[in-house]
Amino acid sequence: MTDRKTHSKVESVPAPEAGRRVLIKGQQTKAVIIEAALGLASQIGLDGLSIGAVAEVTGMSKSGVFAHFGSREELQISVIREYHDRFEAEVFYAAMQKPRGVPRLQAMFDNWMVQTSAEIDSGCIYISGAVEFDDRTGPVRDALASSVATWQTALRRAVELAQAAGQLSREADAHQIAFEIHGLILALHYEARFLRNPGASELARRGFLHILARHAMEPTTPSSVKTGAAKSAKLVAVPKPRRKTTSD
Amino acid sequence: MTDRKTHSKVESVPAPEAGRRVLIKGQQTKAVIIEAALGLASQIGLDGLSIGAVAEVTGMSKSGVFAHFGSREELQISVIREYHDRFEAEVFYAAMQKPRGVPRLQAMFDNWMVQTSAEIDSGCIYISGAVEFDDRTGPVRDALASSVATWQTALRRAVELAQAAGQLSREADAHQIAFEIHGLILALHYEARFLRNPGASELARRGFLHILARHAMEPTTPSSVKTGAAKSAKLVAVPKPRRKTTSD
DNA sequence: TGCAAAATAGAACGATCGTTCTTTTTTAAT
DNA sequence: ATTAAAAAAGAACGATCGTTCTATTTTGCA
Repeated sequence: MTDRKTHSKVESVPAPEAGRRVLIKGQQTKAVIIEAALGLASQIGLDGLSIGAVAEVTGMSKSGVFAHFGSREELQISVIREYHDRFEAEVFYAAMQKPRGVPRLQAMFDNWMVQTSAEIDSGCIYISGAVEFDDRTGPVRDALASSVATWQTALRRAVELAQAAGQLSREADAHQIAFEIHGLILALHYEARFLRNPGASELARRGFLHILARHAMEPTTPSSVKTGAAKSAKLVAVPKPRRKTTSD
Repeated sequence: MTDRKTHSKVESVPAPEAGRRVLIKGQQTKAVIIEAALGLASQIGLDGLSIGAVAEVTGMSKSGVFAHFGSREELQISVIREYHDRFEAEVFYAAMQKPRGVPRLQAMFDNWMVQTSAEIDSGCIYISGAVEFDDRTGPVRDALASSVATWQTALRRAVELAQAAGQLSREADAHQIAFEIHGLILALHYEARFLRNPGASELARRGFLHILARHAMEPTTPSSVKTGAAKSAKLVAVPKPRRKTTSD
């Protein structure tokens, strides 16, 4: 979640003191276009995103929209970058304010749920895009895959930090845990958005608690790391929550 | 997995003895078309399925293909029905030959993994279609959703049978277990097909074992149903088998 | 205020799409 | 073999797409 140098914001405001002041209007409307395009892509998918539709939403002409990007692919990539930045801010950075370990991991999952599909409108382009660009090659797919990979790495790292803190057992592979968490999000997206099952959020939440419970350990006090290997949870609320003991 | 009366095969062969023998050629090429269309839809999605592409693959003319269905929507629905039938045969019926309980549930999961995305080419239209028809209405979406719902019911029922047999704890909701299994399949599809991660199958397999282990009980011998509530598994292989003290 | 550059609009292109209509070929029962 | 029906082909339609090219408007600094 940190390799953002490729498309940093240098482009947007080229430093007012840097000699020739560049026109700024273009960047403004470009941001408006991307905003509208992201909204459209969240509904109909990156693949269904058409320049004509973006033009209609923004009240511009097709060629006016087009001129800002030079190709539809570039528009799609800009949308992916915008989604990446928002996802990073609202899911990753927001969770980074929690203390590392299970609380941060829990925050990541909660934020992810909200961002992804718990809300009625606007799906997740990491999910729809994955299906749409399954068997294609090219820069759009690459941008999507690299963005997803960045987030997956961050999530896996959060798991590892929870292990390092002694809050999750070291026996399980962080890849495995991250995979299962990802599955819960995907199932949530599927059930909530396609099947319109309003109970999906609760199912996902419980699934997450199951994962935590399976690997739960005593909170660290670094001496006890070796000892209590598999005493099962006290740190973590257990599913079917008769009595809650919220996770740390 | 049993409400197949709507589109039964009565149409294909109208019983040779039923008076006027109807021409049969049309049904043959229709089957060829659907076969080709299913192959295409598995790659590029139901939404991307075009009559022109089907015509090219089958060596027919666009209008020749079109005449068999009357609309693209009807072609899409025919593809969904074909996929439903194959899925039913290769995932559901194949597993029904195993004894009910965990063995059958395990067989369902294994078959599902193979059918869905473990193989390189051809994705699962239950997954891609869900994304494509997220926020649409109409007969295609309905056909897709009802087909998926049928399978989900069958899966949930398999879980319930395993509970009734005393092989899985009755404490967990079958919906919850089915949801988590579905998540594993979705994560497998995502990782294997989009991210091209060859280790995804193993991750999904282990995730399934984790679910089984969490609810595992002694195999039934119907008298012991009441007694051994949480003695952990012997029926089920446990992942990372150092010493696991399966949760619960 | 003037003026070059940037931003936007407008029209048109080739391509592809689903669909309709007409014509030709093939089928299968008499 | 005849023949009517079914199957398939062929051409054309309107619509939409991404893109290109050319005008027009707007911007921001001199």
